[in-house]
Amino acid sequence: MIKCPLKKPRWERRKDARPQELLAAALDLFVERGFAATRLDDVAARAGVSKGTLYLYFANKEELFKAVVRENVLPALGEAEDTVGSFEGSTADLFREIVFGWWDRIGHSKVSGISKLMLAESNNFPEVAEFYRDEVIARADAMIASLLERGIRRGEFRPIDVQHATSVLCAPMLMLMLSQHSFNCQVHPVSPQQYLETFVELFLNGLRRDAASQ
Amino acid sequence: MIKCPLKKPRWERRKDARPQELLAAALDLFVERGFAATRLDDVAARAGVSKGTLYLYFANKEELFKAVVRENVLPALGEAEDTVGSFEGSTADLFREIVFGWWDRIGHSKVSGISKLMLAESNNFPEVAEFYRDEVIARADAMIASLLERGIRRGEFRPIDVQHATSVLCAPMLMLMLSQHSFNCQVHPVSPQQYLETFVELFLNGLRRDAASQ
Amino acid sequence: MIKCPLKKPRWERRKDARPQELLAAALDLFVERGFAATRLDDVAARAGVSKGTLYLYFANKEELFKAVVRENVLPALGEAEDTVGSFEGSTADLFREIVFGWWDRIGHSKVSGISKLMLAESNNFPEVAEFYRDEVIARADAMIASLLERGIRRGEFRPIDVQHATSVLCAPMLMLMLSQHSFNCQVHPVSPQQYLETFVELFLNGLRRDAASQ
Amino acid sequence: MIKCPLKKPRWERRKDARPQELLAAALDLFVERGFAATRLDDVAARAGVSKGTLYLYFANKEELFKAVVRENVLPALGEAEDTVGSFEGSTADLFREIVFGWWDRIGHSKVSGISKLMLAESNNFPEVAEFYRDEVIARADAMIASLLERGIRRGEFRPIDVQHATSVLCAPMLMLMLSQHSFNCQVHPVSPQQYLETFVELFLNGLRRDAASQ
DNA sequence: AATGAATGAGTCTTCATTCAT
DNA sequence: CATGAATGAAGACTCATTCAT
Repeated sequence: MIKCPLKKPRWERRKDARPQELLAAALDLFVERGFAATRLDDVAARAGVSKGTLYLYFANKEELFKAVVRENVLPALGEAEDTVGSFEGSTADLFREIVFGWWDRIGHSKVSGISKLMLAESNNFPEVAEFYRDEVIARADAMIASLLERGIRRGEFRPIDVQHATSVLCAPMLMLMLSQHSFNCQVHPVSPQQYLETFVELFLNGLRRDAASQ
Repeated sequence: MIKCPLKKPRWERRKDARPQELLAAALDLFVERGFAATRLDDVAARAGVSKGTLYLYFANKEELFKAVVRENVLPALGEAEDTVGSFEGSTADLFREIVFGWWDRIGHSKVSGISKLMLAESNNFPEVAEFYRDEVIARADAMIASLLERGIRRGEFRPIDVQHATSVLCAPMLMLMLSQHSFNCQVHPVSPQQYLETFVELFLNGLRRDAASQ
Repeated sequence: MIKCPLKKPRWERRKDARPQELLAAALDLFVERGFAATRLDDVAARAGVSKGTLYLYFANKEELFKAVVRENVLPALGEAEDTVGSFEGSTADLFREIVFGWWDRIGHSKVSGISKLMLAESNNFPEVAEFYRDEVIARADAMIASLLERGIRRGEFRPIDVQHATSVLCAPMLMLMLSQHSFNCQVHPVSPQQYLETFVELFLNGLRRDAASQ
Repeated sequence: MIKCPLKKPRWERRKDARPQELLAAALDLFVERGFAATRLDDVAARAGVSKGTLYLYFANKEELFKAVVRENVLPALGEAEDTVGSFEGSTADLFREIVFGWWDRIGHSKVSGISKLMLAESNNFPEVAEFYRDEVIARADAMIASLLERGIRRGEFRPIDVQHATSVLCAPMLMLMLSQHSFNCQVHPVSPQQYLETFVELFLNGLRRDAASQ
């Protein structure tokens, strides 16, 4: 009963691919509709399987969501942490690298919708919220904070309240993600690229006329 | 059932107060749980009336929500517009005035939760989203844009891409509102006051060391 | 708006009667099929209401079941306790009174099916089991035990291990109830009346003081 | 995959043992949870095989259950029948022999849980019920009846309604089995041994010919 | 004006059974 | 023989909305 050894039988291939297919379908729908409003029926249908199949791979809706986060968010976060840890140029360049790298990897993709979802529904799903806070938010904050500290330590940035500056700094990036997934993207009909450049430049230089005269 | 014409009977006086009581209860719950997750049962219970009574005043859940927005958001927005239109000092001072005035009136109150709700659920409730986009977002954006233009026109701010800068500028304020109502407020354990001061100063001056040397 | 005061409006009458109607339907089905196998849909349908209506009166399946027990079992138990407490004749007569009274009130009715259900499913529904053990079994056991003690105290019964005798004594009554609701009542095609008389006579002969003297 | 012809390869030996392993696992779970509440997944897992394997040996859940009964109940029943048929001592001794023998073989083991299960769920699974009634209950009843008849025929017991006495007599034994598997065994915290001695003594005193002479 | 009982479509989750490999 | 992925029907529970009173 030896089949072509180069090509796994269709059925077994499916098994290996299933989790990915399901996670992809789940990401689509979670981002589009939010956590509570996403029906597992629809996730299954989009992945081309029956409702029951979902439960072969994920114990319940919350675990499915966590798996989506693990699959899509955590790897990119890890890379950004590595970048901050090993970058050799100026902190302004590192800042640009992080902002635009994040945009390429996460911001402009569906994955950014997960931020919206969590902000929106964290209060209604405390266990999911806890997971996300510990695994994503805490790490992202720490990464940005260490970037600011690097700039200050090297004399590139002025001494500043790191904790609050971190929050302020994350805000425009978060908002850009959110606006991608709200109001059918029509809220701020902005060009993300220009938005980010404006943001980076504003933060590095401030608004004041004389501040730009350097 | 003879009514004293000089003095409304008690139940009729209640009638006048009813909408306010219902709107207050609705605001509480919408902010706490979001639009979809708020049960009209609970709204009625919190207002101390029966479920059916809600439908005497509001055609359905969406109309109730719109009424909440009209009651709580639009007046404050009008005041801010007036301030921008009639302010006489420096634009930096106007900026501070708007930011901290907004914080006092909206940001630190329950009303800020409406922003979270709309960002989160606009895609699932298109009609509500349209209403909010037209009545709130468009006006707020226009107000901030006119503030930036004032600064540029008067030579206080450098020439800048107003549209994108508006978005960038709104982001930290929006995020502060969102974080008040997400993750049980534990995400960024920031002091709003300090956060806003960091924000205003950063935007006015930028991050760079030499930018602060003015 | 005064209606005929002698006759409640149909709609309101229903409201008052609803819990009873629902409990009656629930008793029927619980007894017929057991706890787990009873579908709330069917209970509602048998009571002539929709599924949702059930939840207006009972928080969930377990609470519905507890209400059935409270409605149908506890009152009869209270009466039996009163009888044991206040009976004035011989203990043999009291025994007969309890056995046949229990048969009239509980044993031969649908209510006896509840015993079957609890024996069968107690392990799968620990919370229900606890309720039943505390509210029903413990009280019934105490009642029988006090009956035996009365007989011994008065010299009518020989001294005997009361605790175990209580269990032995309850067994035939329980089994008669169980057999009424198992195997479509075809297991022991016994006449309950004769079964009980055989039982009472056997036990009284076994219990009598002089019976031990052989 | 060269096989030693003298010694079955391990997996083939397993094959022979499979049905026993499956039946043992099934007995455990049926007794613990009942028929409907037992998941075939769990049976397979406990036996260390996959779910599909179960269906190689048993057509469906009901056939699996019947096989459990055939394996565990019928042999002991046959032995008891033999004992009644060939016993040579007094009927009181035979009674004790049957009661305590049954306790050793069945009553105190997991197998007794099958009685509970059948009483509980016979109505929901008519085909299984029919099988059990014909193969187990009818035979057990006949055996006890013949024991009573033996006692009467030999003048050891008073004449008595055999059919009903059989039912009464079986009740405490059945109840003891049931109580072993209900309410986490906490209902009647009885010592089985003492319970049975109380029972035997009570009944023999009630049955004895001279006991009727009062 | 106010009530609140009633509805029923909708959603997550479970599990016996099948069948391609 | 053995596997285990897949199915889909079924059931508990929710909640916006209606309407008789």
